[in-house]
Amino acid sequence: MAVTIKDVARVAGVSVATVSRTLNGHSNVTEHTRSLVLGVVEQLRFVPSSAAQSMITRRTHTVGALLPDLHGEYFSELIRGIDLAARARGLHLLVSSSHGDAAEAAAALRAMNGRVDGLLVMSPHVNADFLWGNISDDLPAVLMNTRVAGGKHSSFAVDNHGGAYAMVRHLVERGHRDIAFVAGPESNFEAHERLLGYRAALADLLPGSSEHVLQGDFTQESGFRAGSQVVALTQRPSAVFASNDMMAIGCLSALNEAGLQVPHDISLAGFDDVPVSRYVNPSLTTVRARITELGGLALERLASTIEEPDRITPSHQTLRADLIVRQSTATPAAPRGNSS
Amino acid sequence: MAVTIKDVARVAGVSVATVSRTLNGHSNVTEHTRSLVLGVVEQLRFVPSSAAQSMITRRTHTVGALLPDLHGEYFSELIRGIDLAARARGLHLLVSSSHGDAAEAAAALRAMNGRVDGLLVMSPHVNADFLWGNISDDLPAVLMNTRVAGGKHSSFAVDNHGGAYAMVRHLVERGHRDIAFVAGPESNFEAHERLLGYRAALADLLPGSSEHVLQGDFTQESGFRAGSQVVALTQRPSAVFASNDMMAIGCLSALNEAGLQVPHDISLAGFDDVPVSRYVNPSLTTVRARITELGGLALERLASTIEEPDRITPSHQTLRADLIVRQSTATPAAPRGNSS
DNA sequence: CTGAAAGCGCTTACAG
DNA sequence: CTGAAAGCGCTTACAG
Repeated sequence: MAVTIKDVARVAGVSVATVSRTLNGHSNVTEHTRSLVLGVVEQLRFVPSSAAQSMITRRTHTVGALLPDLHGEYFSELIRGIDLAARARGLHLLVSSSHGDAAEAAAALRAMNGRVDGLLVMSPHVNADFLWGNISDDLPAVLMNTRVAGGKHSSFAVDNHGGAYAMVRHLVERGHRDIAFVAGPESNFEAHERLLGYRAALADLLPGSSEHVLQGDFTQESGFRAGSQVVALTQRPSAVFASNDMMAIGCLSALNEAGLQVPHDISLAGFDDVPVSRYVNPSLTTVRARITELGGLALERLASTIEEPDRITPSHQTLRADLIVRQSTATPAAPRGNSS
Repeated sequence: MAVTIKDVARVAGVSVATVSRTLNGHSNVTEHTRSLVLGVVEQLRFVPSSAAQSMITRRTHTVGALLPDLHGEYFSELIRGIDLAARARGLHLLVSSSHGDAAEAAAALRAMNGRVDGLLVMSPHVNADFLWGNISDDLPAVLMNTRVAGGKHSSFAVDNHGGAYAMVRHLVERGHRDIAFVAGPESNFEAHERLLGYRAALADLLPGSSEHVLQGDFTQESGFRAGSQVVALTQRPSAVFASNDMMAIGCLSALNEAGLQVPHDISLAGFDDVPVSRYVNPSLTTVRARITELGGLALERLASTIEEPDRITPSHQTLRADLIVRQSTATPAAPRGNSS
């Protein structure tokens, strides 16, 4: 059986209150008593029951992270950012992911209730209103890249619209006039914002042009398929803007297989700036989504909210999304309208 | 204030025992009482305190995963495998990572004590003996890719030695006689096994040849540096075997920048088969480390051990590591000993 | 089938 | 500075 505070008290010949005070660093304990107790704690290898502690203090020192998915470097970078910040704050991290639909996400959310002091929620489902009904009112929460309905919770987002706009401007400045866009999942808020950024830039910078959207779902496979479609076109665009890096990498693979040289034959761009994008060949022009930073900031904010629920008023911050120009985009070599 | 079981009992006009029985699905509750209680639970939005529950049942329905790092797709795939299996079993997942040294890992381990019903530990530090002193004796644990000292805990590992051996054989069969190896961190058990596999294959298949080891640390950057070193050699090897995919991808980038065509000018191979390795250009010949499967199997095993601590005897399973031949390896074009 | 009561392992006023 | 005792929110024998 596990050793409890009573065992320590008995062996040390003091009361459980004194053991508790010693362990919690209360000042009113004699140095003598202190070292006596600590010795017994050591000897008995006593570890306080965190369940008992959190029951009474109403603190679990744990935060939950509700994520939509776990595929790819995007999420490992996000978790890494959260984990780093959590460790610095002495918080544990409970992750929950891979929720097929809203009902599953809601269930996961409720299951977190009571196990965590606060919640980090990334739910890019366009319609994430179900969240509100499933987060208990007094549980601190911070939203990431989630469509916010105003709301009492702080939120962080990446400037998806601005980033996509900047990428299109970059391509137009390079001389591209026919820019295809590989969209993310239709029900995904971030994907939608990026699409809108593309459209807005097209309208502003290439008035009269028509959009060219290929449907993807943020996976490499869907990027590969989009690339195959591009290859098959008679009126091939001079540039492809995939709305995340994984799709760009899948697309690159399809273009290469078809014998197209990027960026000589066709330019290619992504979004997110996952670490690997710097190392593909050619290195990928993309938009930096500051993933790790996003996770870290959200955690910091959550920690502050947990510590001072009343002092903190909800804030809504949008992180800049910078253009990162690498080798995969260039001036188009051939006049547009080339057929294969 | 949060609503407790007492509130439910009071409103429903029954005892807390009855509420508890209803909620825990005990059969000895009238259908009438049951629906009455459930109605009040619904109405009051009662969620039982998991702290109180786990204090009394000694079950947290949470498992902890202690990981060495979180960089790259390797870890997102691993977490994904664990998360999927955990969800299927109704278990929560507490992750802890980024431990600089043994002391930090030990502290993390102790902090998990009491918060989890069991532990998944991946600690490829060659010297992971500190683990034993910090896992409480009666806490179920399963080790992944950790040097096992026999041990009372079940373990899963990937056949790093065999996989590396198979890769060298593949390269030798393709006609390579000078195969450089990019090693992982020296203190990493897996990295060490892969190195030994390379050496063993060299000794068996290219007797008399000398090894050619470049030091890396499993990061893309270190792979890039190794690639740069290879480029600078006058006696360039005809093939480079990077001991993980991230280093291979970094290496590929360096080779490309130097104007070398893979596999025409030099063959390149990796290890792990992270998803992106299929999509780089050329696609990467590698060894499949079954990462997601590893995580899932380990979780399953842990869950079984938690449920039936006595029925389960420790098992030690090694997963096959299959060679995956893609485009990055080919027959050397030029005779060996070419200088640039 | 249901309730009163003990107890899980802690923390924290309240006394002294 | 230290201890006795109440109480956190549950579950589970034990009675009835």
